[in-house]
Amino acid sequence: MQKTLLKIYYSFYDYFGPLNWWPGSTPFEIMIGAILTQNTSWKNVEKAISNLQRNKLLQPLELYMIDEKKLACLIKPSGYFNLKAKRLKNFLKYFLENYQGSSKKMFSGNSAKLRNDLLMINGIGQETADSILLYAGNKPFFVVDAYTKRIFSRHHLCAKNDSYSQVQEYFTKNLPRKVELYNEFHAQIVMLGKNICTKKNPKCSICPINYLEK
DNA sequence: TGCCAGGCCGGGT
DNA sequence: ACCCGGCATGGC
Repeated sequence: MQKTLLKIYYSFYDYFGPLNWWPGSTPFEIMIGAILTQNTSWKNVEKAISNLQRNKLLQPLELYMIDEKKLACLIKPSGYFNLKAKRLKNFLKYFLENYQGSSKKMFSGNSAKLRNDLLMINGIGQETADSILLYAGNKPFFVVDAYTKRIFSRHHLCAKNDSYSQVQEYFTKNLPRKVELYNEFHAQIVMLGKNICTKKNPKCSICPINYLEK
């Protein structure tokens, strides 16, 4: 038996069970969350999102119209609040001007072009773009993050200094191109990275990968 | 207490 | 093409 990527996935899934990501209901909320969670724990993002929710601002136009300073204040718990207020505005402008704030419209066109467009927005990089595409749009783009690199480089399945595209390619070339799989696999990686293969636990001893036979 | 968290940008080499 | 400093709160 080989440690194929799919078997690694199953070992995570067996360990944690289904995670049903993204932790957010509407596509719009997911996209906002994807920006807010940049280098920030999800706990803090939840506070920011519930502030927006409470003020009935989880709608494109309403969120775009609010004063940037007030927005920064509302999202304060998620950290980098000045930066992220600006980034949210940048995205909302694009979203309103091109799709009238309709995620259905946004995801109905060519996904590769959409990814390029998203990357043109100041404040949206590869991980955020792929998170939006995968979790808000159900498009098959594998999300790579710090956890992914940490876990897989520890097992010598990628290198620490590999680029985003290199790691992403490793996954897409070794997995069936299925949205449900990409979705669940990344969620499993985050769960593992948060709770088991942490920075403080470099041995990663109970990582399920260790229990797969060579 | 200090370190870390589901990045990204801009400026410098 | 990399490399680095800056951005900032809350949890453990």
